[in-house]
Amino acid sequence: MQRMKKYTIKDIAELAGVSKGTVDRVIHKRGRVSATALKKVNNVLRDIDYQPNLMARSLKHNKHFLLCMLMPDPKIDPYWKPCLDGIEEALNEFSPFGIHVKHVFFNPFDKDSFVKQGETALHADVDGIVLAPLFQKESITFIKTCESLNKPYFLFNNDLKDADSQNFIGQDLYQSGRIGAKLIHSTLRGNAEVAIIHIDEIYKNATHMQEKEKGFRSYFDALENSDFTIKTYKLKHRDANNLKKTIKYFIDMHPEIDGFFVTNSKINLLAALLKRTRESMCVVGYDLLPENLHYLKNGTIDYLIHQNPKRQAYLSVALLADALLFNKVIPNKNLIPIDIINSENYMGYIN
Amino acid sequence: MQRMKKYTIKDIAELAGVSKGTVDRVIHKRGRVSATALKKVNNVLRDIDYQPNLMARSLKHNKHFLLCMLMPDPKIDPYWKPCLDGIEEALNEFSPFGIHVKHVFFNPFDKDSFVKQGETALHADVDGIVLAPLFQKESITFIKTCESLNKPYFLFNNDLKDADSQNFIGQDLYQSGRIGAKLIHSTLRGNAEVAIIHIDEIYKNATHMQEKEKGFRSYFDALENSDFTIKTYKLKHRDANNLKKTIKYFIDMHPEIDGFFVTNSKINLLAALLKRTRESMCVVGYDLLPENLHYLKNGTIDYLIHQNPKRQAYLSVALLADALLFNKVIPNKNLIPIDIINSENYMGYIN
DNA sequence: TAAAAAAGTGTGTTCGAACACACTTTTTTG
DNA sequence: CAAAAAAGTGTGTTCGAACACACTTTTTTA
Repeated sequence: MQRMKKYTIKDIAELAGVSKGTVDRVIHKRGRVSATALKKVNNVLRDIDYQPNLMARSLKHNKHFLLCMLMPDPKIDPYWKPCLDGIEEALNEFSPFGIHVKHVFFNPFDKDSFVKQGETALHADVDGIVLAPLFQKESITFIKTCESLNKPYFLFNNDLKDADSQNFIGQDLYQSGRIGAKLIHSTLRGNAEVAIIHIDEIYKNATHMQEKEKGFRSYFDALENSDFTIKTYKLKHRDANNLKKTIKYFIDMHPEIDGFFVTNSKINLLAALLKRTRESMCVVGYDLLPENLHYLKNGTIDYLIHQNPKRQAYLSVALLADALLFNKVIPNKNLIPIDIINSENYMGYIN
Repeated sequence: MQRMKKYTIKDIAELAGVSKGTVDRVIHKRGRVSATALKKVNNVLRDIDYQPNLMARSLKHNKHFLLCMLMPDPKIDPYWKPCLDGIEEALNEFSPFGIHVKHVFFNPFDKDSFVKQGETALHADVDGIVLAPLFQKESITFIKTCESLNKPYFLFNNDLKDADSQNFIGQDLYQSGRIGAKLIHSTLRGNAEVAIIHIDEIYKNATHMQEKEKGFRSYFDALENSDFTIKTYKLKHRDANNLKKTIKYFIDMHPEIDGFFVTNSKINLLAALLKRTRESMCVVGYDLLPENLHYLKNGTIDYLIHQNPKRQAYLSVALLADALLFNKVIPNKNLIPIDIINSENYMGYIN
């Protein structure tokens, strides 16, 4: 029951028979308190449930916190665009409490850019950093620096292997692959040729797609007397024109494929060139980019798995802000749901 | 850009060359200000973007708000259980701001209980009411009373026809029916017998299931050269035992049905008695009750549509609290996403 | 035109937490 | 055992908004 009286420091002081200064010292463990006084105050604190008035605290502090958002430039990869909205939303909530955000973008195709912008972030004297650790090795170096500088940080979008996932927010990518598999399986029902397609995978350190592939295969591996054939294809590019040709060539060479699982948001490139000849086909990919939605609506794509970058960014900022402002503990279970999107329910997920 | 200086009333007073008392009177339009002073202050206010410090305001007011949650007793219909968690979550966030909640439960099978508990709520001198308007006519009477008493209210779970949906939060039930149809369609692929099943529908005024049915049918109606047969069945009960027999009888009498669309959370009652004889079958229902999840995991149910009662309750309380505390405008687009759940992604949605 | 009423203005207090500072009491040290 | 250092305690101010109240100036009234 939360129907209790709200106690103030003054109330506690009176109950304990000491001054509010003493109560304050006890609460903040600032010492300069005798054993007797400490006991008196602690007894009162044990009996009542003291909840400091956050408004008063915040007003007194009047602190301003600057958070840094270190993420790929949305102009280079549009996947990241919704993050900006998520940050905006978090700011609406937290700017009255003195939370500000500095955006630092890097080129997701360029390790050096990540390293360089990471240094920019660290030199900006921010109070906390939220980052998308695209490059495994460089990111580990970066967070080690953060730790040595005692600077709070928060990872989102993808986790780092062999880093404890305490301050991470994102999805279970392995499970996400299993979901893709389940969707294709329940649509095709047996005796089908299925392709796992990695498009444009040049993030050298990235493990997203490998994780998704593992999950995808684990689903089909577990099926009894399955008559599905699963093959993996990598469609890389040097320039955009070249990539289009590669994809076209791939499609033409593989008319036998019934199920397509594209492991990232680039599925629109495939969908643009794909003709749905047979009744029994299934195309599954990732993310609600406008281009992807186009092909979802016209029936070329069956399902999109929603990685919800907006919510990831929102939560990263919000949780870090909560931690800084109110010393709230960041919950360690920070996996967000994996939404299944089709042509009938996508409306609820865009805005 | 949010990078501006935060102005205080004192700042404005200095800039305008008047006292803070005068500024205060101008801002709150409390009169007792000369034309000259008014002009000086307004000029300053026009130039800067004054945003009052909400913390200071709230601290001064030190108001407490009591919200009333008028909803079905979760003990009678477990669908409503997650709402309690949602309210809890909202309270975690807002109780430091002096928001409290009084729960008032009614029996969802009993109109009179709704009316009676509605009166209880109104007599409790609460500052706002969140309600699940299960009974159309009675609810309209209720919110009219709220309006005449100038008591803020908020609807959730289902909307009222011919009420403007300004203060409503929930899902688009028609669209939700279309999603059910789409899932069955993409799983069965042609020449199939599909059943819309209303179990235990004795909420006389309830329109949920009718809306879902309309949406469901609209999807199949729009298909070109469709060879699906859609039939509606109502399985009512007088007592639990009786209902089980009714369902058993229904299943035995209709071995021809390939697709089952159950329009509410009672799908577990069907699933308990259903044998999946053929390869090509599809069972779709609503809500992540533990019983439903059981049959989702074991493969009897293919999809559950998640109405997210927890989130609905959370948002209702949070939006009403924001409105009361900070005069925030409640956004009028208050439809929440309709999540598609299968055996691979349900984990992300329960906690 | 003096007294009374009204209009206009500024000062000071309050909300609760945080902390500086001054003060008192105890302990340590030469 | 006095002086100095340390430990313990209470008072008072601050953050920004809101508003009561006292004060000054102008306008109205007899």
